[in-house]
Amino acid sequence: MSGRGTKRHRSSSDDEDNGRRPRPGGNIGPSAPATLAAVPTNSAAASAPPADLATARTAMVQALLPEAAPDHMLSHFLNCATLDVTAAIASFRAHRQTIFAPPPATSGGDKAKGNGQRKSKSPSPTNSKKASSSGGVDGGAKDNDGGAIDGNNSDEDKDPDGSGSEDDSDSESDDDKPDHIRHRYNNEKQRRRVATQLMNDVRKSFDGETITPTEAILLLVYYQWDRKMVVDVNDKIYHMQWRLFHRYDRMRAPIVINSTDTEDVKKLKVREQDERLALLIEATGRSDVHSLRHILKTSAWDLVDAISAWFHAGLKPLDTTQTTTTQTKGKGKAKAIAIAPVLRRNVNADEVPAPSQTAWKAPKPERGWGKDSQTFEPDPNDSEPDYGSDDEHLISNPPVHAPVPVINEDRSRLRVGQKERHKLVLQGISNGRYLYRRYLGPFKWPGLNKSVKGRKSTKKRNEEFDWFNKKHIGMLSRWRRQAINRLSKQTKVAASQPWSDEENKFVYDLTRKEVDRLMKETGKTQKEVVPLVVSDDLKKKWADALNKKFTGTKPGGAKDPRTDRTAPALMTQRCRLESMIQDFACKRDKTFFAKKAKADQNRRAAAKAAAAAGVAADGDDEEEEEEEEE
DNA sequence: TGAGGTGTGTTGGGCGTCGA
DNA sequence: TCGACGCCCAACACACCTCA
Repeated sequence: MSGRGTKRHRSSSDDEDNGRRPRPGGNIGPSAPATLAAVPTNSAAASAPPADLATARTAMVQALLPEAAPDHMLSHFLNCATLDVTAAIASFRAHRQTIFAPPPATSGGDKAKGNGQRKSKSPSPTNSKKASSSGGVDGGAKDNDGGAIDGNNSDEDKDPDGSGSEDDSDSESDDDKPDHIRHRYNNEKQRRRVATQLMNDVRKSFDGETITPTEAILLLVYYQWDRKMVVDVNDKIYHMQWRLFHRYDRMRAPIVINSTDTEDVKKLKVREQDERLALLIEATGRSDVHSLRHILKTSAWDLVDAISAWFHAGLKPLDTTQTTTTQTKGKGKAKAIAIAPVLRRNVNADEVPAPSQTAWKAPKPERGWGKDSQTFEPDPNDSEPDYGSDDEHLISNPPVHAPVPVINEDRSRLRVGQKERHKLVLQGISNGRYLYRRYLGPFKWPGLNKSVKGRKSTKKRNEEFDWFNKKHIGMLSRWRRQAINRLSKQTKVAASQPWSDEENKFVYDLTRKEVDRLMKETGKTQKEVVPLVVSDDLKKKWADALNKKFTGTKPGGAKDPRTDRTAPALMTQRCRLESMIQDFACKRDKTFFAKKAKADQNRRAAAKAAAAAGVAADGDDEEEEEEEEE
């Protein structure tokens, strides 16, 4: 998060003109996918090139519509073809062909057309609404093939408030239900449709200004598919772009793992790849992880380009009966290896098939979209907003921490009676592999795929999980928190810091001073002025004083420097100190003291047991004991 | 990797007070 | 009497540690 006046990090996709958009000239930023290098640099075409790149690019855009492409790509192909539009178009289509439909499937009528021209009969996103319900070319084929996260559509799973029911994954009526969109698989049409709705919302709210499909999708990912929030939280279009710039622009840069990289660098790069694959899954909702990984790999892990390609053309599922060629180490020989299918699993741990033969294709985009650009960075004159208040609002929803290789990470609270079955599952990408975790606990799960095996527990799984049971919800919540933290290596809030004696004494003295002041002012005794009624102002003053004294220090030899404590935290601590309770009649925190007593008891019991074991060991093997003591 | 223990911090419902 | 406001505090969420 960088505030106003803070030095902004330059993205790897920045270039000399400060990333302004649209980008004139033909320079290809470092963000251009490495695969572009494969395109021939010379064209045999002899037609006279137009005078300047901008004119040529306009001509190319007109010729290519509706295959809209970002400026930087067009510039690249034009430069390669020495500004010969015809040749550039041919190269561009050839390149698109390799990226979008690798490798060509042997079966059926889905073979990619030679010129790469999309001739999908799919309806436009708006029209697809009708088609999806009436059995149109694309819409008729249910593109999820049972791919809702919930494999169980029984009435029992219908949520009264509709927030947790997971049936038809592409239902138009679900377009305003972020969770429904977010946690379903292969609901690609719905996602594109919601992006189009977002574009229309933006146009209405910002006097006809538009965003690009890629921006819309990434904004929806950022705001967890809540398109209302995108418009509500951002006052200006360039505010959205600043967010995208900071969060996603770096994900255009190629990731190449070199043999000379150190292990740490390699790990870092693999993690970056994991992050991008997880985000591509979040953006597209696709279940066929192997296809998405292949797409990213072929485009040097340019996430932004992959999303753009997905939106405009669709990403064809990999035919896993085929093989792909890979360079073998050292010998320089290409080796054919089979493509292993990797499919995401639903809440019952059943694999969700890839989209069907036609369902993956994107419909023709609606008119009115903005044009893809080389960077999300707005004109620097459009000053960066101060995210302060925004981000405070965002702490709970959506989370402000950086993206991690957890798919659809959802750290929102579980609530008793709120059935959110997607929270039984945790998915992620770790070291390039798809990771699936399913909560089991000590419960019975009828219908759950037998392949899911939990830890051998001594407890019997003879009870079904109850969404209305506070204890059950608590267990699931704890499991999720632990599993997400272990996978993401990131926590939602900072760890709490123990109170040192010095801090406790400081808090005591603050109250002492206030009591003394009141006694002097009113002539009353201490017993008469306590317990104190502490106003919000005074609480804040106390917290400020405490932080002024201790923040950044390590009182009592603490491990980490103290961070600011809040006023409520300070007030809580007053009720957990015996001295405060006795002297100033602070209300005793009964739960805290009960837990503390129990902990002390446990410690004493453990010490006693250890001592007893020591005695027994003494008797059994005195020599061994002596060695340990030494 | 699941789960329990522990200490810290936050939340939201309940309650008292005050002014119209 | 009623609504608005501020304060209190029980409940619980959270991170971290540890063990099996």
